[in-house]
Amino acid sequence: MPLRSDWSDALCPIRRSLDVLGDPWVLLIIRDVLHGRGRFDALRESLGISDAVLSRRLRAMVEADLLVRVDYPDGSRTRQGYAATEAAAELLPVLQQLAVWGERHTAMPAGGAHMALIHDTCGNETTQGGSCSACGEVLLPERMIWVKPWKKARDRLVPAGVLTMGETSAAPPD
Amino acid sequence: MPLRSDWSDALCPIRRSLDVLGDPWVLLIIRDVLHGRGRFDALRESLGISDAVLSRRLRAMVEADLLVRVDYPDGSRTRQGYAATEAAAELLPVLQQLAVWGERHTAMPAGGAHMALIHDTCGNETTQGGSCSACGEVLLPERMIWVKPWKKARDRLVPAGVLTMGETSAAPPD
DNA sequence: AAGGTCACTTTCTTGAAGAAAGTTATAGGA
DNA sequence: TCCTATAACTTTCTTCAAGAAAGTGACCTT
Repeated sequence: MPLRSDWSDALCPIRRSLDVLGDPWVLLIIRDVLHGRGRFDALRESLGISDAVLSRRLRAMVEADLLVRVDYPDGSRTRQGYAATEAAAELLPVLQQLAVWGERHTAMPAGGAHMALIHDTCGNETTQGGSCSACGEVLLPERMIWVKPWKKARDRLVPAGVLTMGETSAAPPD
Repeated sequence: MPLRSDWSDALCPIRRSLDVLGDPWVLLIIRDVLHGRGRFDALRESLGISDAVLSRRLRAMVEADLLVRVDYPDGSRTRQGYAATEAAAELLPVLQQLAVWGERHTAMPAGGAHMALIHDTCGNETTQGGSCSACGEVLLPERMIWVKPWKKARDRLVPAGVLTMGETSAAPPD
């Protein structure tokens, strides 16, 4: 996904990762998709992204094997949305590490609150992204609950391939 | 560091992190600075970034408290370079997780090779970014060695505040 | 005095971001 | 049947940063 430079054949694996992930929207889209919010309009609402940019990003992310198109029912018809691939699901450690870092090193805005990352296998909060700081186990999306006090929500993440049909609308930006 | 959108007061900590880190260059600059390569021309060479963009990024990163300006000796005079802050040093888990992900999910280019992340406290390779997958200890920069076979180098990382004066030139892009 | 190094700044072109409006397809209701 | 609504886009337009190349100034060595 070259924005300006093409880093897909860089020798350093970090640089190759950033060739795909270095756009500010990509990780946020994966975050939402790992919450099951993979519908176009749900993403647009949650992200506050323009239609044109979202459309481009989604296409590029399918191309980069981060997303797959999946069907979901809308009343009597079938619509198309997006779900995470295994590759995207394995970015959970990165996302969680970014969440931990953001809480430590960015200023909490008015109305904000601590987002706890709960490993429901052991029931404890983890302060690490890859493995649980409480029980040591490797963290998988479907075993994680993100507690977001500012939206009064406890969100259980979903594994690769899943698109939930829930909450038809009216979710504030996240 | 708003590129287009300003996310500094987002409620989600991931989004606040990406307000600072969502530019593709920022994490690569931190990677280099954690190798002690914090001189302007060393960064330019290693990154293949244009002077203008590097200068802007460095200024913004100092502003965002990711870098500090430090002195280093150049013969008989003193010059200025950049070193990581504590905030930047605590991005090590993110960088290492990105390295692991990149090795799993991006195609190794011709001439590439596996980059091993060695925790020299226990002597083993870790497959996790935050804590050592072999001994469980939290990973600190000064205890990590990154083995880069494509440059025949074993690079020991440096803690916050350090700028090494080493290798005057001729390092290939990384 | 001339040349080199380092850390920038300036100038210019190209192309993506973002905002707003338009498009297509399908469904449900009057 | 026509009207409206919804979802998933695409199109158009303006603005602004990326990237490339060249220029600047401070300081040093020869």
